[in-house]
Amino acid sequence: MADACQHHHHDGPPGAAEVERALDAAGTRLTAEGERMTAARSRVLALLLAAGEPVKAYDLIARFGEDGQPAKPPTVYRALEFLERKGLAHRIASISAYVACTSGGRDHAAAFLICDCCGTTREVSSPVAGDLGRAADAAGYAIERTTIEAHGRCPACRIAV
Amino acid sequence: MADACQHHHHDGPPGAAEVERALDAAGTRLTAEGERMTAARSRVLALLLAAGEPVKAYDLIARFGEDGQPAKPPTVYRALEFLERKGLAHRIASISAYVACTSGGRDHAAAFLICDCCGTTREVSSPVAGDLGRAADAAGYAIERTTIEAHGRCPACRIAV
DNA sequence: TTTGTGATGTTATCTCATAACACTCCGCCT
DNA sequence: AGGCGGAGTGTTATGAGATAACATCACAAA
Ligand SMILES: [Zn+2]
Ligand SMILES: [Zn+2]
Ligand SMILES: [Zn+2]
Ligand SMILES: [Zn+2]
Repeated sequence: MADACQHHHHDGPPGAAEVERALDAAGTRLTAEGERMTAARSRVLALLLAAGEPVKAYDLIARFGEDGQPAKPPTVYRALEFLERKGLAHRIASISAYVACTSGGRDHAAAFLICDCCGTTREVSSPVAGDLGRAADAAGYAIERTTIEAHGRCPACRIAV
Repeated sequence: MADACQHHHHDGPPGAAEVERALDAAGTRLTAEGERMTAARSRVLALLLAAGEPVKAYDLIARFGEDGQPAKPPTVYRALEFLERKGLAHRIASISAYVACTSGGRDHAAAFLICDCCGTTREVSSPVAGDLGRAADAAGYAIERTTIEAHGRCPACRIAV
């Protein structure tokens, strides 16, 4: 993450064990749904989980090979597209980055609180059913997907300079 | 706009007279604020107003010269950045496009209902004070700007195939 | 007129994302 | 076993979106 300030007070990226566990859970669920958790998909999800914050696609591409070899862009973009479709990852449009889903659900709408200072990002339940949904109803629109992202400062960065 | 279907039931782009009027109003307001409505800014705003729907940056670049000559990218991106800063235009992150503000206000948060079928886009008052604001408060985030975009089908496209 | 600031012109480059096509893997039918 | 057929990958190339850097210009204040 490009830091506007010096703080690095994330919850801390999950440890290897936690990543492993989340990965297993995702694989189990996908298999049950008749989908395949292939090597590329698993690797990209592992990178997202390990990062614990939004990651740029080309950073994933650079880190893809365990040996330091980068991947070809389509390899990663295909995996991202799949993970997003399955609700295991989300694209943050306002910063063109990707993040592992932290709400565990299947395909679902999500909203994000993004700290422009330290990069910390929180996924919160999407308020589609609320204000936006009412506005859409009033206008006669049938909503199919949403992009809801709020930028600002996280609690820690509000205090520090 | 890339049409998934054949419908073209926008409110219709505003006529030349309306564009001229909106342009004048914007110029007057900017002058009063000590800002300059330069040729490039005026031209880009005119193109956005005339389109009446989101336009890609490189379409603006292509249409920039009245004589058909394209502009250089920085010319248009600088104008867009200015217009956005002044609340006269908005960037729609989910489709990487730009649209003239239809709520007349100064710098302000906005939300959009976007029809994936015909491209019609409505700007609605941003629900920052609502659900999202509450989520941010609960998490301790101080919001500075938002990206709120809902994709789906407009009333007309819900009926037609 | 001088001088400083904001705006623009111009070139080059960077980042983000996808098209297209050949090939492989794997389950399934015969 | 043999032969589909569809999903997934590898690879090359290119399209689309955005900005860095620096020279120059316009304009109003001093
Ligand atoms: Zn999620
Ligand atoms: Zn922070
Ligand atoms: Zn607006
Ligand atoms: Zn429509």
